[in-house]
Amino acid sequence: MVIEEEKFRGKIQAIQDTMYVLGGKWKLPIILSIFGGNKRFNEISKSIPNITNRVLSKELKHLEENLLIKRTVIDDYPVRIEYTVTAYCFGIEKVVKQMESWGKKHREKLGLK
Amino acid sequence: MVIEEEKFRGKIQAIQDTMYVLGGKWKLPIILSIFGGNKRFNEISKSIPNITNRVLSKELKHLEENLLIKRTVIDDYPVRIEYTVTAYCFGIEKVVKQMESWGKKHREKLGLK
DNA sequence: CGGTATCCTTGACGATACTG
DNA sequence: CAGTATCGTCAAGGATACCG
Repeated sequence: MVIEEEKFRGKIQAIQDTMYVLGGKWKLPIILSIFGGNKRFNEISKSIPNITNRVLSKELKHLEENLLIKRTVIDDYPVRIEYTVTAYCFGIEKVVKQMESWGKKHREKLGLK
Repeated sequence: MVIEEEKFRGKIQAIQDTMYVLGGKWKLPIILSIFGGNKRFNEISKSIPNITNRVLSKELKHLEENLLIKRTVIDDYPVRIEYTVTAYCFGIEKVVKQMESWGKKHREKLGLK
């Protein structure tokens, strides 16, 4: 059926969009870190095991471009930079919860075998 | 706090596990296609825009190794191969729904600007 | 029909050093 | 402190052709 096919194509596109914005190894961990209260570059960096500055820097830019986080320059002495999650970012909460939940189950499953 | 940190590390690990199994451009679309009733290699291939045989072949193997789909050889004339989702695969339903839902919202958001 | 083989490009990710 | 520069590796993904 044509209508069914269109629906299916829509689903695929939606999921591929999500994967583009949130996919990869680091984007969600970074968001979680900022969400958890880390604001400064080095704070975030230290909170996430094994991430390098280079990768963190690139991912922060990607997330900023996609409106999930905000970068603020605070004109103090010395100047500070703060990263915060945007209101829009709260929308991903459910996605994250489901992914976390499934990931845990999957690890258990593999562990039991 | 140490306990808080451990929780956070656990979350990160769970999400990275999920990303490893379901991440990338094609794995979820392929599962959706099989879930939607496509069983044969070429059926699946045609149902997903722009996927190549090579990529489909690799992804099917990855999904089979991770117990999400099952490959069955049907000893008919000629021999047929059928792919089906496993019971375990049903567990990802919620993840998929949330990703689909968020992806649609995100596309709208970008479209409206 | 259900893939492989071959070749290629791109991007993700990493290590290390350095800088205003 | 908040990155950038440089260099390198590996995997994802793509194009095209071919095969039993």
